[in-house]
Amino acid sequence: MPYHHGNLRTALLERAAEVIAKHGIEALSLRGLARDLGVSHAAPGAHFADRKALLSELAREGFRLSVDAMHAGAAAAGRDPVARYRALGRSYVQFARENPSYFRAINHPEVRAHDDDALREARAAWVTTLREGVQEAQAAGWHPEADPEVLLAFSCAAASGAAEMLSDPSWAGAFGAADVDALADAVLDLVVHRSRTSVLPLPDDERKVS
Amino acid sequence: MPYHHGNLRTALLERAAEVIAKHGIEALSLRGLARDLGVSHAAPGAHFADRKALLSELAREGFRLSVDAMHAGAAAAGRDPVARYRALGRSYVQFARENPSYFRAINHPEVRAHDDDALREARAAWVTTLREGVQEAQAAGWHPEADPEVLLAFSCAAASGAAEMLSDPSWAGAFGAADVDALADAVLDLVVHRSRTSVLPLPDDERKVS
DNA sequence: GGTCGAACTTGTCAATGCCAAGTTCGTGAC
DNA sequence: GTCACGAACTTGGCATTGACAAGTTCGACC
Repeated sequence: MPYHHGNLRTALLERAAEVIAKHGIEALSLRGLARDLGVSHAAPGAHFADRKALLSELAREGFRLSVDAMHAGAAAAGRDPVARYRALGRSYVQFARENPSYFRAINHPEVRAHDDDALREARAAWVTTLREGVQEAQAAGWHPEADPEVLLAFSCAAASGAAEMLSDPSWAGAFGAADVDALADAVLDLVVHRSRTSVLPLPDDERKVS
Repeated sequence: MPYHHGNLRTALLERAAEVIAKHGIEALSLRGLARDLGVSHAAPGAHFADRKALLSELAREGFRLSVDAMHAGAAAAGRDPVARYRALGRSYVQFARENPSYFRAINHPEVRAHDDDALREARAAWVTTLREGVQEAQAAGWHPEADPEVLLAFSCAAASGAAEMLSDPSWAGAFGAADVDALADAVLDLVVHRSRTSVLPLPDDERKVS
């Protein structure tokens, strides 16, 4: 058993994600992680100033992973810019449902109140991903007359709100749908679909909703 | 100075809202409130089993106040069901911005994980308010072909996401708009507007966006 | 080999939540 | 008026956690 753990920072983040997934963020403590990993109670202090710093790093990683997921979702959606834009939101909802620890860290109030450069950059990259999706969709005829920053705010709100509500058991049960995946698909259809018919209804789009 | 405070439960809730507004939820502790109110450290225990119970009560009150605000907003919007529906969302954003303590309690992860009847009922009443708004708007021709539960999920996600993002300084700065009120108005226009033109564009509605 | 700094350990203290026993006081029954 | 009871409180003790500081280990560099 060497004196130095050798990879404590990564181990702390991994164990933290496990604890959050199993017991929620309120169960997370630096001493608890230290115990779990077999190091002294103050050892995590060498890597993270406090719990908030650890959570912020998880959130930063969560933003990065979700941006990757959104890009992958958009790539899988093909060439149509509006379909790619829709895939951004759908992928974020899926990310939230499949990665509760990272998603909870992203949205945790203590992280929200933590204003460090790395986190701000990660959040900005997330917003940029949606902004690019908005711009391409708009260039393709989606909401052609709207202010792009308003479209962006709407998009971020819808993606974030849908991800929260469709990944949180205390909310997901409020809606009558038995299949959360199908509900997420339908909600994202609403986010993008009406926009497409703002000027002229398209028969293809009409069939999609039915 | 009588032995009994006489109205400790209410005083605790009021002081908690003040502390949250000024220092954030992470600064809230039962001992801190007890000190602030000049009672013994264990006295709050007679009214709230723990911090989570206190926060849940604040969240319940927050849901109630926000439902009142939404109803008032809808009443002020006049007779048009779609305008009234839009006013629900707009009023919720405004509520979030004007009542940060209650809004933060509503969304706090520990409250989310707290599953008691009073909170569930309050949340259900909030959802019902939106559901009624959706039903009336749909009956008036908004998204006539859509599944009402999908509309509801979309509405809750949009309202909640917009309220979060437009009330939280760490997000609000991400959008280029200088005026958050105008941005909130525009975002809500996007939520409702396209729906109205799903079948036929209406000249009045077109002018609203411009 | 010596120095330095990062990664750790050990120990202490304060704040918080939690629990239990004790005190105060208002209400209702007799 | 007295007594019993229960709700609202006080006091005290304990465990856990974060924060801090001094001490130890160990790898890199000169």
